[in-house]
Amino acid sequence: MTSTPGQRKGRPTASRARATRERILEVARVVFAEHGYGPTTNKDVADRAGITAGALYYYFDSKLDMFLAVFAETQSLIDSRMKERASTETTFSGRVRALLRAAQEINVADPGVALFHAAARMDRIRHPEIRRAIAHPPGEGTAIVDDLIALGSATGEIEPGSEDDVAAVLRVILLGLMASVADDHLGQRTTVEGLCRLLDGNLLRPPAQPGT
Amino acid sequence: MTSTPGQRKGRPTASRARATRERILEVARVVFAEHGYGPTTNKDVADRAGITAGALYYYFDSKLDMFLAVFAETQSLIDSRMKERASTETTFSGRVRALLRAAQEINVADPGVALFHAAARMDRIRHPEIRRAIAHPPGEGTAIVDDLIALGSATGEIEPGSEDDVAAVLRVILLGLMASVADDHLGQRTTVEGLCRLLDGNLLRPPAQPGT
Amino acid sequence: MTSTPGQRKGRPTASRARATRERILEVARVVFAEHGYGPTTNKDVADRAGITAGALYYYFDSKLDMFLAVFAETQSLIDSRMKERASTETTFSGRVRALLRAAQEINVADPGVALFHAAARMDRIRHPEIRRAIAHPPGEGTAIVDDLIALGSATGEIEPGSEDDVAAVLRVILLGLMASVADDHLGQRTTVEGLCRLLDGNLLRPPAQPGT
Amino acid sequence: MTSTPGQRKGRPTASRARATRERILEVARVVFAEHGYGPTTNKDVADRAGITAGALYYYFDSKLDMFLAVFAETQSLIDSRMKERASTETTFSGRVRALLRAAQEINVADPGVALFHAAARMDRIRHPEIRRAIAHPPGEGTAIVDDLIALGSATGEIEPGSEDDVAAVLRVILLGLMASVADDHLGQRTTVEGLCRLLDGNLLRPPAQPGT
DNA sequence: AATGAATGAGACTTCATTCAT
DNA sequence: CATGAATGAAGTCTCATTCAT
Repeated sequence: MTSTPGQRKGRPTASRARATRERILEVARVVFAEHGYGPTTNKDVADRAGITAGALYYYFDSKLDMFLAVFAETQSLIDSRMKERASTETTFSGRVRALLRAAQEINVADPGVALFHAAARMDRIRHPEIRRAIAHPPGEGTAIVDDLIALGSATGEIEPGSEDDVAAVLRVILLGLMASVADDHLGQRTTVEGLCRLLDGNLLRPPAQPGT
Repeated sequence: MTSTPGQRKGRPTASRARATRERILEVARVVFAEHGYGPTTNKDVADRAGITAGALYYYFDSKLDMFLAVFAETQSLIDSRMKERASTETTFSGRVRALLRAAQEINVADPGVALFHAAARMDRIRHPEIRRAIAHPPGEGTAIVDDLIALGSATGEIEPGSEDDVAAVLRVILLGLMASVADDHLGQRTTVEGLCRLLDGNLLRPPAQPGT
Repeated sequence: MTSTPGQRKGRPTASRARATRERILEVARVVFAEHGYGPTTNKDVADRAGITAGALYYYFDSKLDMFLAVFAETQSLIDSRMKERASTETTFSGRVRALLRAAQEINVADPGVALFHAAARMDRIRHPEIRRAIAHPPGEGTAIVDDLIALGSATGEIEPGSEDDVAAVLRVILLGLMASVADDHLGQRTTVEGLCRLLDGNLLRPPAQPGT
Repeated sequence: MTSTPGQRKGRPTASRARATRERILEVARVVFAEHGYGPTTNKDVADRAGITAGALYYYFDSKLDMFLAVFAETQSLIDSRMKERASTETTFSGRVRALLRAAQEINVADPGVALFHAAARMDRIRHPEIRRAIAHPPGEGTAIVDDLIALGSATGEIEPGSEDDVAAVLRVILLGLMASVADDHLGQRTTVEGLCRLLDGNLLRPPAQPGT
């Protein structure tokens, strides 16, 4: 079992379930992202996963349970990718840029992830059951932004006293960036490029001083 | 009622109706904003309006119809307020600032409007029926942003060739700003202030040049 | 009812609902009695009441709620009829007889009531939801039997010290009598007659004394 | 396995199966008794038997089949115990007493059996499938009571002409006794004692004759 | 001898919608 | 102008049953 080459590798035989569960999570992410928690029906998900609606209950206790599983998976996926990108940068401006690019990458490479993220934000507001189950919105860019601020203060890129302003600005930009996936998956390159230039202070010029 | 003579008796027919219709639109905005199109029930709206669910059909042909009425009203309200604020400014940077402040004002003064706006964006994606009915997403900041770009080009504040970058950046920022209302109605002042400073290029400092 | 002849009596016009609700309770009693709480479906009840399953929810919040309404009505009907019969008798033996006859009367005249009573006893055991909702099994012959014992002690028909025995015996007999309706509605006359004779001590004769 | 020589190796095939089957019947009796036929799920039974729901189908063709097996076993168990107790008594009154005590014994020693018996009576009424399969309610005290009447007539303890009354009374009492197990397993001793005294005619006294 | 995965029918319940009044 | 009663479709969830392994 360990050596025989050309053999099915280590996975427990007969574990067809694992594959199915993963397939469900995958399609559920897309469907929840598209229609939101409420309007999505179990049948929507089941159909796309190639099973019956009842079979979902073999894997999850309820629709809510399924949603939460997708949520957790998606969140950790985003978090880890963001952290990965951020970790290689040592300046504030470099790290901001890295995060923006990571967000863009996710939007482009895995629109399902980005869309679900945006949709889930709304659903958390709309459905008390979800809010209750998630409690502390883990991540949501909060921790990430906090780290960023700390770094910027250390490198001097953020003036003392401006921390809150910078944090608020970063949050809005990240939010807008991730929400923008819902509109169009185009022009994202341009967007991030423009944001980088803006942050560097060379996107715009001062208005012509009248009288000079 | 106050005895003013010469007042027409029998009061304007359809007057009560108009009032009721407006009350419905008002509460519908709030309820749709909170729960979204799908999860909102006619009864939710009717209860808060002090009528029965059946009575809604005297004013609207369907739930969708009611939603669209709210949408149109809300959209025109936002548009007109934005235009009003923008019209007094003649420089690009002044007008951007005015728009950001207008967005913030709406968020604070009329959270129902802002929330509905954000919610409707999602619902348009989620419900084909809504998308179909709205067709041309009227405005959505598109026309506004286009005007802005034209102005910036004219004043020289936008370098030739950067128009697309600037437009993309502005859209993301506006989007993020309006979406942020869903999270917290706090810190909005700070956010807009920070954004203005960022646009002026004096929110951040360059990283300390190692070796200088 | 008292004067204006030929006129629709006092009932509030347009109260078609009251009639429907009563029809539902009536048929629900029969269906619950026949199939029990669990196996009875809302459609069973609705069909027999001439409405759709969904319409039940206009009258009751849930299946359980409907069951409880039937239960309360049935219980109070039984209680009041029993009390009525018992109230005219002043001796223990007379009152026992009256109760037995009342039980028989119910069994014969309104088998639905008797059957439901028996069925509900089981359902209370089987379904925690029901048990929870009923808490104090109101009546169940308990109060009635207690009153009876008190009377018998007062008249001297029950020997001091035998109260518990008599109470237990009466409970078993009442229970058996009401449960017997499930088997056959026949021979009930005979049953009650026999029970009366037994209580009087002249149903059976002592065994022939061997050696006398 | 213990090396006892001469023991047949390879142990009797189907031995494990027999044990499992018996375990299933045992737990099924309890579960059916508690919840009734309809509400009991195969999983309820399987879980308590330590197997999966699917495995039940190795032993029984269907849920109904399993129920019937439990029914038959339980019925024969009750019948044989009753007959055993009755066979040692030669007078009517002695045999009645023996039967009552046997019923009480079952209630106390094996509440599962008694409860199932009572539950099955209801289920037979409720589920046509069960009624159809059992057809002739074998026993149910009918044969037993008939024998008893014959004996009483022979010993003279039952007056000619009273046979039907006595039979009806006995059936109600036995029914009440077995049904009472559902309520409380307490006070059963008292109940049987009281019934014996009642049958002997010395539980109650005549009402004080007014005027004597 | 038993499991694990899946099905399909049917349950309870909700809700947009209709219509007589 | 509005209610009150009802419908019917659809949604979530449960469960007996099957079958490859």
